[in-house]
Amino acid sequence: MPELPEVEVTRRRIEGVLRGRKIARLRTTADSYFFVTPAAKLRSALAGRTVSCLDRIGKYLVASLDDGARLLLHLGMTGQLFSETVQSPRLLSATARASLTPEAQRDGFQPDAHTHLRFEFADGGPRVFMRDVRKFGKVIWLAPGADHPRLARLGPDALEVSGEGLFRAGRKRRATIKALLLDQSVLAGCGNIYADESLFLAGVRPGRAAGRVTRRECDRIASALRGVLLRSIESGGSTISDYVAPDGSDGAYQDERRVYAREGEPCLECGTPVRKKVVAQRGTHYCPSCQR
DNA sequence: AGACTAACCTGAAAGC
DNA sequence: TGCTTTCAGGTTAGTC
Repeated sequence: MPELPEVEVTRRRIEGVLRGRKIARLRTTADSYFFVTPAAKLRSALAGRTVSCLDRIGKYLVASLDDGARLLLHLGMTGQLFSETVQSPRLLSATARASLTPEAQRDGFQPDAHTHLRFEFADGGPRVFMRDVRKFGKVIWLAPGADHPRLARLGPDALEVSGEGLFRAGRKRRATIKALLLDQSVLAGCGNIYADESLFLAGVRPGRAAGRVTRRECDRIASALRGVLLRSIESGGSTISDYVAPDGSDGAYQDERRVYAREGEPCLECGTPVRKKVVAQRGTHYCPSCQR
């Protein structure tokens, strides 16, 4: 599931393909939950525009256009943004991959029915695609100067998280520390995997009431979170943006997971079996011995 | 206001 | 074998 590191790695890969290029035409699938801005509006608004830069705000990618408008892309759970020059057959499910010719399996991706955006450029060069099987992702066009509540709500970037900020946000909360980390208005970019991983590294149980987590523990959580996010961005440079399996079992960061999707396996610190339970309406993994 | 739930969507995996 | 159920989770709207 794309969280901050996956979105950031995607941004770094795609920015160079988008910047300075004039969009000749955008092809889309039919209107759906995915299109916050209706597909027809999107097609007309983007035709002829040039992308000036691609930024990241929390888990949103923000493309700035030469007319001052912006395009927000959210990858949701299964969203993928890629270009013809960044290909990988691993983008496909095992079933879909098996249906490809050996050549296609080796050489890369073929757009399919789940490819909701296809950017074609005036230079005739590599196209850019956005694919999202489950359509939890979002595409939003913002008129010049326009804001959007989705952006306005976001808290500080998770890479900038401070123990003090976490502690303050948690003071008046009865909900869990895990819920606090997942709250995008508290910090933008943290998702389920990195919430679990950082709480493990900080030695704090996900189910603890946020209001009862000490300042010292908040410092540890903030430090651990920054660490895992940065480390994941580094390791994600190779493969993680190509594909992240729904269970998080694939992608470069898998080798560094301490607790996520390791239920029943021994804790790497103490050997106690990793436990899984639902916290904050999410599958949550922790070591009952190392985390207090 | 904070906290919880349902809904959105599809495919893989588990259950029968 | 094949059909059915469960599960995965980012975000928001609605409700208490």
